[in-house]
Amino acid sequence: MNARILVADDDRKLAALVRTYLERAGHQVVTVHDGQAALAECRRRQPDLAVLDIMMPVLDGHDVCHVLRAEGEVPVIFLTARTTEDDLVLGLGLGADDYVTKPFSPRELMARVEAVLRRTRPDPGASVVRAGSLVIDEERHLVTQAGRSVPCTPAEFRILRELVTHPSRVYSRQRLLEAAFGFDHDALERTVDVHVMNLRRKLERDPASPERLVTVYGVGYKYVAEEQEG
Amino acid sequence: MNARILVADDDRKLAALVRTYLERAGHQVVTVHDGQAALAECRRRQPDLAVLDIMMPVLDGHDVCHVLRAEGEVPVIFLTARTTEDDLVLGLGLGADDYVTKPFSPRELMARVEAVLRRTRPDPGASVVRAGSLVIDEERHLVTQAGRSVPCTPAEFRILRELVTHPSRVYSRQRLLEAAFGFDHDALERTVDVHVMNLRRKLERDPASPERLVTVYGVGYKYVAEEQEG
DNA sequence: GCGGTCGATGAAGGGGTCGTCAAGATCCGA
DNA sequence: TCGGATCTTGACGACCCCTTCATCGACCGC
Repeated sequence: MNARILVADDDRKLAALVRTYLERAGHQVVTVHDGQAALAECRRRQPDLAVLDIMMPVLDGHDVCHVLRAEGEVPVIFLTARTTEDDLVLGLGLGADDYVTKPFSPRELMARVEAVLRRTRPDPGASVVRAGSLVIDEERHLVTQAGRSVPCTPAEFRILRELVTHPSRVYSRQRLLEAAFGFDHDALERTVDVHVMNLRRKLERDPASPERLVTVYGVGYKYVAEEQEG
Repeated sequence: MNARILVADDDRKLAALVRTYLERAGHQVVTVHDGQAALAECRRRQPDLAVLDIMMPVLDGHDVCHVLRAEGEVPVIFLTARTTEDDLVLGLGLGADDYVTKPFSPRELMARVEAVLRRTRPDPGASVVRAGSLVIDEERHLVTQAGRSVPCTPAEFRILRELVTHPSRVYSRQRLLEAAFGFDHDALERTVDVHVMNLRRKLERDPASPERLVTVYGVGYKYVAEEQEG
């Protein structure tokens, strides 16, 4: 949250648009329009994330990313108009943390930005979510309850993280699917039921009458922390 | 939740379908069938979201979005039959918040609508409705009265939310059905009676002589808050 | 007061939602 | 490539809720 982000794209209109969305999400944004300026800005301000167009004048996104990787730890998301697999692999080979192909929806870009920020957060303590005796360590992908380690599959972890991050908030199955697997993922809502059931077996004292992972009939699920039984 | 949404599509059948789904989700929908009407409607009512077809007579979706962006803050989702890159980039360049390509699944459209509404909601706490000691928390899907939690079924929750949102306003049974469940929902008006009765049992001190959920003979029901006994 | 209309209430049915299990599909590492 | 873990789906039953119906009482105009 509230990260410093560099946006580099020679399409000034697009850069301004991306800036708008990122700022709306509470981030501080600097925009530049060529690779050289991007590199200079990164060296000066060390942003939390750089969103780089691949095709830019002076220095292209690949080059910038290459130098950044050699010099430090700035996470990178590529914007690319190309869709061939070669380009994508090349982008990731240079150490980009993610890429978004144009045309993209603001929603998709924002989701990937937040995901990368979560993954690369400098302060390890910031990536730990607590709710009562339940602790979720995003970085280590670890769940512990009352000191006891709880093994979770990737899908279970994502669903649980979303629920625990906002205790008592009711999530529809659709929204849980989105939060856990992204927007383009199409699975039946029934899948969520199964994951929740498996989580209950690992977390609940009596899985048959859940106290933490609670069903809200006709709406969805919520996580209830020990303190606030709401 | 419960947002005012404008749907503009010259395909009246499709517009009606979209309207149905949005209303079922609890939103208030206005449909128009050309760009000029869409623009006029936005200026008059300032909806929380505009769902615009790109290809429309008089004024197309691009034009409408362009003007809206220049004038204010109405979020826009495009419906587009086109899939070429140019059109999509153009859509984003004009500041659409998202786009959905036809043919689309209702589920996909709804997911994107909810996501945009979440992102653009001005006040995060706006999901709480108060009337006297009664509090309806949309996000937690929770009703509390004088601090005491009141368990509600989905139908009861929707009806109560509608009534409490507009204290002292009298709703006909038909209007309540529409507001709570959407236009396509066909249930006899007597159904409302039963829901109101069940609500009274949970909310009223003496359900036989209601003080909050009041019957207006020959018209319908209204919610009366403590302060304004009207 | 009287009749007709409207609303309150209880009970029954049918439909929808959820929990659970197991089998098939898919992913991933060895 | 193979094998195991994981994800997804479909089926089934249990349970809750919505809706409807029938009946009785309340209200209103006359």
